[in-house]
Amino acid sequence: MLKGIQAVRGMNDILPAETPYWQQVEDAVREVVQAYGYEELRLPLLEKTELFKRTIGEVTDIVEKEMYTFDDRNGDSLTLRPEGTAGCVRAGIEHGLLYNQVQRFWYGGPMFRHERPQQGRYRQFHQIGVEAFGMAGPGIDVEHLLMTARIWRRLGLDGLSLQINSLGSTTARRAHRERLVNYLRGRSDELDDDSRRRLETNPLRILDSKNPAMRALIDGAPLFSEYLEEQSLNDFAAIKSALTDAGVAYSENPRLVRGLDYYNETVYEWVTDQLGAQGTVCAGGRYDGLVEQLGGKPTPGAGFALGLDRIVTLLQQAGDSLLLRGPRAYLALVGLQAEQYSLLFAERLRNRLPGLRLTVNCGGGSIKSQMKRADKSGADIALVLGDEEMQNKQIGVKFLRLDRQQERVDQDEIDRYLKQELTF
RNA sequence: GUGGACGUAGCUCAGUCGGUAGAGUCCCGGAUUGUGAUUCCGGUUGUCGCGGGUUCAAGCCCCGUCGUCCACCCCA
Repeated sequence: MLKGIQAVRGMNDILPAETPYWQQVEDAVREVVQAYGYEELRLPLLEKTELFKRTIGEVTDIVEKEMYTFDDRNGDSLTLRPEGTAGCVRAGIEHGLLYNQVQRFWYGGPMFRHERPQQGRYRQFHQIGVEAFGMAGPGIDVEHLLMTARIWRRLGLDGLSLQINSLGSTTARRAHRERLVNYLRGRSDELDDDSRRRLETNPLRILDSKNPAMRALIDGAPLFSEYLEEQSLNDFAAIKSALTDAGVAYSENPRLVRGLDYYNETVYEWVTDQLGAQGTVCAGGRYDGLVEQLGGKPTPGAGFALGLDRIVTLLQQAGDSLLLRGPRAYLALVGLQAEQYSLLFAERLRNRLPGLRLTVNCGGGSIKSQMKRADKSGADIALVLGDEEMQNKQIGVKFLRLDRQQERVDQDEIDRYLKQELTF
């Protein structure tokens, strides 16, 4: 058994016990996103490695040690996408969709990062991404935040909190970074090992350190807010007041940093404390320089990604899935004649009641075991077809979830009967 | 990449001091010749993760290895 082939580490099978939750999340997101006029894109899972190196940042952890990269047969270096924005922008430019235009896109699917798996973090994980292009000003950021808030409402998720920050323009960011590095270098004896390493790779991340011993050092560090230009300050203020007006609670986190290099101005995360160490369920922000960086003309951009695996876990923790589904019926068979007739009978019933989820017993078994299967399938009713019913052109109807007498109904009447009794 | 915990039946788990591998559940049949979920009876299910070592004897002790989970790092 254990000698058999197992799934690749960190790449999970999603089984029938879980798929209803996935469908619920995907349906809700699709519904909301379409209600805001966003259009779907379907993008490749593989891109040229160079794309991610240039957009995410050469020295980020993702590019340095987390990408699934291999050579194609012709020698091109390809990479399984570790995130979606880069591919989306690439496609937009390649097909001329971003040239002097305003666009609202969404896409979804698996992403891949070679990290050590733990709760809420897998090597193949799933995101739905939302991206908007060609819109300067804070309006589009507010639109995205309101969309995400609506998605949580639609799913019935509470307990999520919103953190926001502004990183400022690219030039302000650079100035801040320089000051920060100087500050930290001056007190490098107070840095822990991780932070000393990050000083060279990603100094902003030091602000996010979980080590309590670093608290005092971090509290004294220069903040983004001290470097924001007037435009950034105004935009950020506009976003905050719009959130207040819309009744969306938020907290400002001056140390909130995104892991990818291309972010600027407004950034945000929706977080929960119910998922262990991996509490970010949605994150996004602005990336005004990205289109130009990939060879397009300067175009504002903004977007966010939803971590579906984590949202699904939250939904499961919240309790049973309230999927609106048609009722279930299970057709049990007694005798050869009934068995031969059953599939045809079921076809006719499905024609007349497309909303009914009808399972036909196959593979024999006693009536007793067939009834057991019916019960286990979750069916609301069992339909029984045996010699007597065949003779009388009737069918037995047994209600499995109600205290109610079993009945026999004419086969010609069964669709009308079920429609009435099951109310669908 | 680093650290800790854990690997026994399809699933959840027990297994004492090293002495012949266990329970519940699930599945199948019967009690009830055509009726589930309750009850009773019977039956099927094992490379104790894998490899080596110690021992008369290893699920149990030792070493290694693989896997899972959680945390660090990082991120959705």
